[in-house]
Amino acid sequence: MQFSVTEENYLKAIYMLRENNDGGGVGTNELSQQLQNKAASVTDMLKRLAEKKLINYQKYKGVVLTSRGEKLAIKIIRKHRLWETFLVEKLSFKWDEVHEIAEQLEHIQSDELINRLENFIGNPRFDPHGDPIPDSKGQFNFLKSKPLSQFNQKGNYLLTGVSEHSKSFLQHLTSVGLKIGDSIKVDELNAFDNSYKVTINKKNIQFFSNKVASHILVVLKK
Amino acid sequence: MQFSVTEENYLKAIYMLRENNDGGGVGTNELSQQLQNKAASVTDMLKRLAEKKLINYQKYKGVVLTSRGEKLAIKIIRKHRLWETFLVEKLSFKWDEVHEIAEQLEHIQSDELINRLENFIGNPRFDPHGDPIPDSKGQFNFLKSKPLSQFNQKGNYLLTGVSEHSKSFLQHLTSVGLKIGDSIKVDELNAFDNSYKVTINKKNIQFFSNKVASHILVVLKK
DNA sequence: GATAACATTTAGGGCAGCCTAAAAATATAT
DNA sequence: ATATATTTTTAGGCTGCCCTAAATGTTATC
Repeated sequence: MQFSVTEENYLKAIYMLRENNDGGGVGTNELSQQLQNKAASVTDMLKRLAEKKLINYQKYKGVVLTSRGEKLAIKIIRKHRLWETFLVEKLSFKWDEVHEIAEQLEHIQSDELINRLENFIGNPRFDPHGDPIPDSKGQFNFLKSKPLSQFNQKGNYLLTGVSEHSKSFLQHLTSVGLKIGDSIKVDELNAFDNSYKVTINKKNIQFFSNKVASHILVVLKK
Repeated sequence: MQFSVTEENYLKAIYMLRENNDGGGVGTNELSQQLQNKAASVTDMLKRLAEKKLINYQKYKGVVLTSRGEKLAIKIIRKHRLWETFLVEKLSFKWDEVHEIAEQLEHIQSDELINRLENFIGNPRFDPHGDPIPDSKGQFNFLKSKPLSQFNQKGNYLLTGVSEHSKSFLQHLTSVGLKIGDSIKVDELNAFDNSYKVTINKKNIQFFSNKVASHILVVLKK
C-alpha cells in the first residue's frame, strides 16, 4: 500500500514528537505546530490515518502510532538520514544544507533504491548530524546520549549529535569550531543562567547558552 | 515560482508529444492518453497552465509550450536523465529498471543538487537509453538519429538510442543482445510486413518486426 | 453541403487536504 | 466546586485534480 507525502509527514511528525513526550500520546496542537498547519486540519487527517490503521486515535486523548505506523515512520527517517549522508559524503554538501533536500528525497518510493544507496555510501550507522540510521528491518543502533544541559557537572564529554537541525544552529556550531566527534570539556557551570564555559578539543574556549547546550547531544567520557 | 508534480508532468508530456507532431499543437486526447487520465481532466489543467503562462492554449486548437514552459519541461527531462544515469552508473541498476524511479526523482527541487549530481557522475552527455542530456542552460547536444524503420535501405547502422522506455521493450533488446553503441547491419528488408533481418555486432543474426525497428534510433555509418 | 465520426469542452460532482469560526471537552485556578 | 483558560473537535467551505455524462466543435465521408 502506498501513502501520500502528506500522510508520511504526519507519521514522521508523530514519531518524532513522541520521543520527547514520555509515554503519553501526541497532541493535536503540538502536531499542527510541527506541521505548520491548523489544529482542525490535523484532526481531519488523524481520522483518516486511524481508518488506515496507522495510528490509534481517541478523541481528545492524543495519538500514538500503531506498529504498522511506526514501521513506516522509521522507514521514512531511515531514508531521510541515508539521503543526507549521501548528499554530504558524495556530493560535498555541508551539514547545514541537506535537510530540505532530504525532506523531499525521503518520500521517493523504492526499497531497492534505498538499499543500494545505503550500500553505495558504505552502510553508515550515523548521519551527518550524528543521528542513528535504522537498518532495513527498522532497528536502531542506539547510543544513550543526552543533551549537555542535562548533565549538571563539569567533566569531559564527546559530541555525538544534535537535536536541532536548523541552518542557523548548525552554522553556529560550525562557527565555534564544533562538529560530531569533537571533545567538549565543561570548565564552568554558571548557575544564574545555566550557561557553560567549555574547552573544545583541548584548546578552543567557548561559552554555550543553555539553549545551545540543550541541543547538543553528548556522552560522558570516563 | 514552484509547480506541482502534476503540472510538471503535463509540461513534460506536452514537450515529448510535440517532438513527433510536426509543428502543430498537441491534442487533448493525445495528452490524456499519455497521462493516463481523461480528456476532460486535461482541458481543466490546460486552462490552469495557460493562466500561469506556461502554455499557449486556444480551445479546440491544441496546445504549445511557451518559452517559459519549454524551459521548465527541458529542466525536468534533464533531471530525469541525470538521475537515470546515476542509478545505472553508480547504483548498478539495469537500464530497464530505472524509469519509474527517475519519474519520481525528476521532481526533486534543487538546482544545486542537480548540478552537483551531474558533476558527480562525470558530466555525461547521454543517458543509459542514449537520450541526450540537456546542459544547465537547456541546450541539447543533438545527434540526428532516426528510427531504423525510416531508413529503407540495407547498410551499416550504429544504435544511438531508443524511443520506447518500457521494461518489456528494453528487456527484449537485452535478450537479443543489443545495447547502445552496438552496430546493426541490415541484411534484408521484407517488403511485405516491413520487418528486418539484421546482424548485430557482425555475428549475431536477428529479426526485427517493424514495431521494434520503429523504436530503435540509429545513425547510418558511412 | 449534409451527415457521421471523432475530438474537445462544459456542467456537475467527488476526494484529499487545507482553512475559519463556533461548539464541546478537558485542564487549571481559585 | 465553579469559573476560566486551553485544547480539541465539528461544521461548513475552498482549491487542486480527477471523474462521468452531455453538449458542442471539427473533420471526414458521401
